[in-house]
Amino acid sequence: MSEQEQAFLASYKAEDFARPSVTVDLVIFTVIDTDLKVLLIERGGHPFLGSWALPGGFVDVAPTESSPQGEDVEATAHRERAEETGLPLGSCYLEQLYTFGRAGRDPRTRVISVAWYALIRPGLAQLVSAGDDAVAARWFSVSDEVPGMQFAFDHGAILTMGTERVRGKIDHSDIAFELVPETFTVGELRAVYEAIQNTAHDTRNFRRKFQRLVDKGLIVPAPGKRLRGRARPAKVWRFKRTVVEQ
Amino acid sequence: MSEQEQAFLASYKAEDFARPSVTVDLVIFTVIDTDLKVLLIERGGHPFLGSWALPGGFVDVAPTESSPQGEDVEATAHRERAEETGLPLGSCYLEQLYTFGRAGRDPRTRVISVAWYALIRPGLAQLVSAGDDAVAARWFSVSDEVPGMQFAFDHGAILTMGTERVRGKIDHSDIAFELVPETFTVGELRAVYEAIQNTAHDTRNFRRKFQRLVDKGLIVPAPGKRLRGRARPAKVWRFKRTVVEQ
DNA sequence: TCAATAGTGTCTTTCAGACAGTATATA
DNA sequence: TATATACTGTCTGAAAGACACTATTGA
Repeated sequence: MSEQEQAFLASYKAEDFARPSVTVDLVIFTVIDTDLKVLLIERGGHPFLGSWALPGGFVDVAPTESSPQGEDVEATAHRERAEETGLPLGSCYLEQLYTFGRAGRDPRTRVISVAWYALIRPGLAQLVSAGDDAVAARWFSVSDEVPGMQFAFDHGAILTMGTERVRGKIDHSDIAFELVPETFTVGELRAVYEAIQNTAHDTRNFRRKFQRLVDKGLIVPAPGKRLRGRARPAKVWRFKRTVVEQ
Repeated sequence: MSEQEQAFLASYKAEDFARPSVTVDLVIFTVIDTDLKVLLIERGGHPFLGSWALPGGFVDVAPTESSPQGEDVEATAHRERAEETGLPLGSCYLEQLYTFGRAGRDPRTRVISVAWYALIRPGLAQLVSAGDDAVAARWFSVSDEVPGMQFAFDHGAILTMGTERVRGKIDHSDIAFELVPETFTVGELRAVYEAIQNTAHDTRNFRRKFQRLVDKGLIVPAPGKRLRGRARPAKVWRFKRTVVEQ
C-alpha cells in the first residue's frame, strides 16, 4: 500500500453517510417423519409481538481485538445457526439465499437482511431457546402448517424462497445427503426426496437413479444393515463427497 | 398497529448499534461479436487507484419525503445500472447474485455489498462515464481478457460468480433472449449460447432445440428476413415471454 | 465463381416415467 | 400369519450428441 493510499485511508470519514442495520435471517430445514419442517420462533417483543418469525440476528460490525471491522456476514449466519439448533459451528449445510432490502420491511429502522438456509440431519437439533425477543421455538410442517400462516416482517417471502431453493436444488445437487444420517438406506434417501417434493416416488425408478450414483462412486456401501419397523432389513450406504478422496 | 407497538417504535433507538455501509456492485454483461463482455471501470481514487472494478454505489438510506427509510436495495441496483449503461430504468434484465460480507473486503470501513448482474442487448449501451471515482469504462472479454486480471476489492470473485451464474442459467431459463435484439435469427441466438458457453454448437442440434420452443409457442415468427454479411437471408423470430399473453 | 451463412434428417445413447411381483424381517 | 418394507426388470418417449450436405445470397 502506497504512502498516499495510507494517508487517504487515515483521513476517510465513514460517518458522513447514513447507514442501514444489517441482519441475518435463517430458514432452517430438517426432515421429521417423512415431512419437511422449518424452525420458527415466536416473537416475544415488538414489533410483531406474538407472530412467528425466522430466527436471526444482527451482523456484529463493532471492532474487536482480532477483527477491526467486526464479523463476516457468513460468520453471523453460522453463529446464529449454531445458537438456534444447539449444534456446533460448521456441522450443518448452510447456503446464502437472497438479500431482502426493501425500505420499510422493518418498521423500527432501515434493516437489510441477508437470508440463508440451513439443512439439519434428522434427530439432531436440540432447539435451544432463542434470544431476548423469542418466547418459543418449534418445527413447522412446510406443506401442512406454513401455507396460510402470517409471519413477522417479510419472513413469509423469505421462507417461500428458501423452500423453492431447496426444491429446485434437490435434483441437481448433493443437498439431499445433508438431510439423512451419515449412513442411510435407499428408503431413507427416498423419504427425503418425497418430503421435499411432497410427492411419492416409484421405488424402482428411484433405485435406478440411486444405482447410477453407486456406479459413479458417489455412494459407497457401509457396513451393517438397518431395520425400519417389522420389515426386511435394508442395506446401508454412505455418501462420498468427492470421488477422489483420501 | 396497537398503541403499545406504536409507543415501542417511537422509543426505539437505532443508533445504539454500529452499522455497516451497504453498497451494490454490478456485473453488467453484453455480447459483442460473438463474445461475452463485462463492463469494468477504472478507479480514479483510493483505494485501488488505477485498478479495474465493477460499477456500483452506496444504497441511499437517508430519509426522503416519499420514503422515510431511503431507497430499496433493488432500486439502487436499477439506478446504478441505468447510470452506467445510459439505458432507461427497467429496460434490462437484472437479477441479484450474492451478498459479499467479509470483514475487511473494503479497507476504508465495513462495507457489505449486494452484487447483481445485468444483461444488455447488443449494441445498446452507451457507456456514460461513471461517477467521481472512475476515470474510464469499457467492455472486457470474459474469456480472453478477464482471466489473469487483478481487480479492486473482491470484485474478481464477484465477477467469477456472475459468469458462473449466467453459464448455469443459460440452458434452463430464458436469459438468452435478453442478449439478442427484440427480433432475432436462429444464428443470432446460437451466437449468444456460443459466447456464454465459449464452445461451438452443432447447427442441426441447435435448430432442433429452437424448434421445440417454437412448437411450445415460446418463439413466434416475426415479419421480414435478415441479412448477415453476403449470405442467404435468415428468418426472423420473436420471443413470447408467456404462452398466454394479451 | 466463391465465400458465407441458412437450412435440413438419421442414428445412438441416456434418462425419466409407468408398471407388478417376490423376499425377508417382526409382531 | 399378517404386515411392512426391501428388492428386482421391461417398455416407452423425450432429449442430447455425433454426423454431411444442399440452398441462397452478395461480393
